[in-house]
Amino acid sequence: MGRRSVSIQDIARAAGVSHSTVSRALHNSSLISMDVRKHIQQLAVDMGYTPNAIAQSLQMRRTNTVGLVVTSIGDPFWSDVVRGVEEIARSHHISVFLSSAHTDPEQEFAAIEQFHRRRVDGVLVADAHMSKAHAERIMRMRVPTVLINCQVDGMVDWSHSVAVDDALGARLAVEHLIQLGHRTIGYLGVANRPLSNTRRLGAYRTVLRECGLNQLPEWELVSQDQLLEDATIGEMLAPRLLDAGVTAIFCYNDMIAIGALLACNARGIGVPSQVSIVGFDDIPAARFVTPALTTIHQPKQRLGSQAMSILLDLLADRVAPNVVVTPTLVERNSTRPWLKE
Amino acid sequence: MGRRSVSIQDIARAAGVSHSTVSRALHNSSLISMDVRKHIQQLAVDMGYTPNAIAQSLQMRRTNTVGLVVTSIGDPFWSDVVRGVEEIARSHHISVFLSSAHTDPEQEFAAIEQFHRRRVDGVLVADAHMSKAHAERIMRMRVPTVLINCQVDGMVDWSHSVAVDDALGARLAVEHLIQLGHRTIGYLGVANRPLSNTRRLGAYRTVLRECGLNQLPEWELVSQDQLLEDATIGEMLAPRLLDAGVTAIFCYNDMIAIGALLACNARGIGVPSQVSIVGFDDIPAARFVTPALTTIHQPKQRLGSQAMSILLDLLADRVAPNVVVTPTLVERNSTRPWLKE
DNA sequence: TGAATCCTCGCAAACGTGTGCATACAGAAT
DNA sequence: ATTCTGTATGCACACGTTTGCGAGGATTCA
Repeated sequence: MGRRSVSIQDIARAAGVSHSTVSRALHNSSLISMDVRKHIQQLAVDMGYTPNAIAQSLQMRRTNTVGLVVTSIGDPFWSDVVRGVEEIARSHHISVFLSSAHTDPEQEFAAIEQFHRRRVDGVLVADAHMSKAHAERIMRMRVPTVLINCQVDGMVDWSHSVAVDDALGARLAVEHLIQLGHRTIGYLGVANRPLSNTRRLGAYRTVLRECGLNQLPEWELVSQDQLLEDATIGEMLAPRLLDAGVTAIFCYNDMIAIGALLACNARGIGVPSQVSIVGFDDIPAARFVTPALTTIHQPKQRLGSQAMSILLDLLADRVAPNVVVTPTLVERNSTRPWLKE
Repeated sequence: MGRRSVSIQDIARAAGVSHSTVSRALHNSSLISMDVRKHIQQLAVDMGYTPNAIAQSLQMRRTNTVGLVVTSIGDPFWSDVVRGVEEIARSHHISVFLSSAHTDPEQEFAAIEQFHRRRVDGVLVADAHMSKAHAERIMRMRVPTVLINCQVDGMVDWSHSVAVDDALGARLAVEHLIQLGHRTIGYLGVANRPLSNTRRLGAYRTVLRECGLNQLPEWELVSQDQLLEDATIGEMLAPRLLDAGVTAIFCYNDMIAIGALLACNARGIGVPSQVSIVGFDDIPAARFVTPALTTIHQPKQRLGSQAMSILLDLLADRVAPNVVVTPTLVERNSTRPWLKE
């Protein structure tokens, strides 16, 4: 029986007019007399009419949807970004498709391709890992794209993007430690976020050099593992850094820092009394661990809303300059002045 | 210039056949000779053809999309559920729309309505707060719906659902505390998750009664606040419970428990030496706080994948019994035997 | 050779909507 | 009475697919 939902045709029949008239009446077109307009609009609600966005999309060649591909939902960092995207999108009556790619370039591309089949008006890619070849094919789709904290170099040329200033963030972290009196500072990073890791590590080295501090290869640890969770990486690698004699550790992100913290707690190494730790991202958990984590704050939700705003500009044929957002230092309890012995 | 992407019409022209033939060839229909089939398929990839899912949806009266409305992305609990949903959906080539409702029934309904306009094949609602009237209107849409950890009573009648066994979870928590020797146990809850809070509180009372333990009104604290974050609620209310003389607190969820933990730490009250705390949910942060939180584990991702599976059954006209998943106790370091003084 | 059968393929309708253009009718102006 | 200017509405096409049905040609069979 009547599974089919009511269409403007049905309303047209009921009102004794053509479907064009109904379409115009529902859009409040001045071409239709006020009486007929009111009558049809009333009829529409009475009959429980819901416009078919699929048919509209086909006709208008515009779906009012965007696709958002993210490495992992579940990751507290990205879920905040998603929130920012969704909020702006919703306020503009555009719906968002969500897909996750697990840092796998293939899955990432497959997701984007799927979005393209659905004729999304634009796509947002978080933490993009795509290859040059994939980027090429995506460009050929001619679908407006904006990258959030992209992980591959040389992408800014062909695509729009918003990203945090990794170098500045790392600088804030390391300078903070130096000002506290630390002279032997280690870095704990990951290789599967190539670009940002390189930038943070680079800034770490730069600042140390600027301050004329000692640098040793064994103070820089970058996990090559692709599968381990960040916390586990931090937990496993922190001891090696401590053995190398550092008094402070700058971690690639908060989860690694938390892992390091756990390792210290387990070994009875006092944080911040014996070693200072600073993270990056300022995820919610950073406030709840003991000691609360000193970290570099990324405005995650703004990252998302900015990206969506840029996409909206693109869709409206407005110019949309790339944006880099500024991170800030958040001092909590995992860092402390280093007293020379 | 050629912004329009290539259609089967274009391929048809290039191949000198009708668009029907192209359509059939691309679907590997045996109605088309093998030669023509191969030729057209080759042509399709050469010309960079991407099927238009919008047009297909309109024709097939099926979009292969589902809508997922959740209270808050960002919430570590729900983001795990989203992950479960997305994973199953993706493996079945169906895309998911994501929207958040912030525990507001109106926004919740608006999101579902938006999904319906887009003619999603089904919707998933997490932590549903909808009113009876809204439920009525949703039912009238005739769109398959499955609820995840629904928060309003009497919904199971008209809708499918998957939920954790709140009563069992609470029982596990309270019995655990009792077995440790605690005799004065408090409950810390929230009113804006009506159903699950009621059930957990109810089970708490039941278990205490079964064990013949003392119950005092001031040992039950349920925050009526609608805006505060859970952690803040825990932080603010825990002291009142301590003042009331409890030696253990069962919290509605982990974030509240973490808040309580923070309050204790701030006041120099030892956990678990002076007071035991147990949470609910087993969010990632529960492992990282000190002391690591004893809690009730909810299989969050499974909650999502189960819900999506049920929805798939519904879409295939298969019978789909509601499922209630079983929570388990995870013992960590925030609980300890109570030694009578 | 004629008819029956099979294999390929095109025609046209349908899904639900938006919109340019023609048309019908009203009243006003000539 | 005729022409003109609006105003209100319908016709028809378009968007890109899928699919029932019919038609044409080749093949087979009697």
